[in-house]
Amino acid sequence: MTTPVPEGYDPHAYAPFAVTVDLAVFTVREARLHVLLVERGQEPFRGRWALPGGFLLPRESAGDAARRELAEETGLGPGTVGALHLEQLRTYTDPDRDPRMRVVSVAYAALLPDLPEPRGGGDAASARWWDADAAGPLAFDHDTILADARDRIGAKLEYTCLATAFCPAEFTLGELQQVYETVWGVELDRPNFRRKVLSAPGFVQPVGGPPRRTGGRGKPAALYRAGDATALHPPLLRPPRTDASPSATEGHDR
Amino acid sequence: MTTPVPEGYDPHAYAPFAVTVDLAVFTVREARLHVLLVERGQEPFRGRWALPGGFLLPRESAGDAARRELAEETGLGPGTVGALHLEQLRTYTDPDRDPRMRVVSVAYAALLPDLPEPRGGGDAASARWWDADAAGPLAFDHDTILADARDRIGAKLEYTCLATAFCPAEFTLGELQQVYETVWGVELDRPNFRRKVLSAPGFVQPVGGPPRRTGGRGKPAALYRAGDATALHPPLLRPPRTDASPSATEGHDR
DNA sequence: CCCTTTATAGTCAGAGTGACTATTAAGAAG
DNA sequence: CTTCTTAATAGTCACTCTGACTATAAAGGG
Repeated sequence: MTTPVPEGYDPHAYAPFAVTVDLAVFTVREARLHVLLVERGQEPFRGRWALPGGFLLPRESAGDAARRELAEETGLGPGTVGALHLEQLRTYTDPDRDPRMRVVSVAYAALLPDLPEPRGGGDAASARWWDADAAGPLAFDHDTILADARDRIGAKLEYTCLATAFCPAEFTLGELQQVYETVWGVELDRPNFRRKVLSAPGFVQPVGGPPRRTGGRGKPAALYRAGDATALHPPLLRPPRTDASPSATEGHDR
Repeated sequence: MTTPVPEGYDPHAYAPFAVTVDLAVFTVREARLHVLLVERGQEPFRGRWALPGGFLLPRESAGDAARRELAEETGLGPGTVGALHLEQLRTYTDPDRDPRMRVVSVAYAALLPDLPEPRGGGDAASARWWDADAAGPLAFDHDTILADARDRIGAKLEYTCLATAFCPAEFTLGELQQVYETVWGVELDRPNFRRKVLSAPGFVQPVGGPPRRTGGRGKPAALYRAGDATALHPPLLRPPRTDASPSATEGHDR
């Protein structure tokens, strides 16, 4: 709180709240959106998959806790984790969301380039990537959190430069377009996508000289790296849905 | 948390976290953005102004707590409060944000039409509207919360129908335009604003028949009420800042 | 050497927008 | 009862952006 402090407030007089972070960690693999999940080793929801997460330490902010959990779960070094995009999504406070006790959870979303399999370094013995569409019913309210996270990521691609967070340091415009197509579940016109990305100031910058990537067949593509802008002007709007597609429902954050 | 549950976890073994809500309640009065503040009656920050807020009850969600606090602070009936726009902003978790103890606070933003002076019904003896630009240094980290809330509101006006939440049930397009101009701190061209609002499906609907409002001088304006849409297609984008204006800094929410 | 594949360049019509001008309908001033 | 002022509403026009295309370039595979 902050404002009306009960006289002689004693922290232990109230039933304590536990505070945790939950992470929706995304990557794009093989043209599919994937999310990092851990298998629960104990009740409740033993054997079910869940978003990685954990308790806040006594003198730790939620952002720090999220970064720490992410490092434990992915096995990435703190340097790598410090650099990646981590965004606070929303806080979940339903009194019954955890059957054991009162837990409020601050949810974060993180975006990674395609990485080798995670090594469950911490408490979670088994952590692995799941196709986000195939992620079965998760523990707790994590299905809701995951759906909210997907909505938010999709919306943010429109008006921020976030998409480059899914790409390695150097990438082609085709790879960047793949990110948009995968997250939005639509196909985009290649020349138009290219025109928009290149005309948005600070979105991408060409890699020096004439280096190119030759993946397989086809003309080699020029390489780019992320620019210094964070916002996208003008925004890159999703094509309006023509019908009820199987993708995420339209959603604003409440 | 949710996932790695410490074996034999005892809630009381951890230093308990207090969980509160803080509310940034906005209205537009006399072409200025106003925010509802309460004066603190005790330490810390005694005599400073702060955002209204309070502790979550043991079996209450943050959204319910926000609605309850808002009803207490504004003196509005639960029916009115139940209908208004309340949006979760972000959660503040810095370990030192409250000098007394560990408090995490879930911040909400609420938008109201211009109302009579609030009656400090609850713990807060004195609650009143402040010009949002003149709101001095607030208690705790509430300056940060207020700034974040203004950023979010301004951004949401672009791509949602939120602006009608600042207006009474029936309003003129001039009043709606005033909301945009006040929140964004810019002037908009009247015919162009009108064209955009009327062409956005579901944003506003004309009030039946030929009723009109005659405020003072000038041709009476037609009345509208909020439509059923929540999203704005196409968005109503802020004009790009030409220079460093005195208004809020450009900002996305992280 | 031709075919397929992918990247890149360019074209064109329509929608949307910003900057204007014009007209209408009220109250206020004389 | 004019005339002025104010505000709402209608309409115009050039410019930009966008979606839908077509065309060309540069690689690998048969």
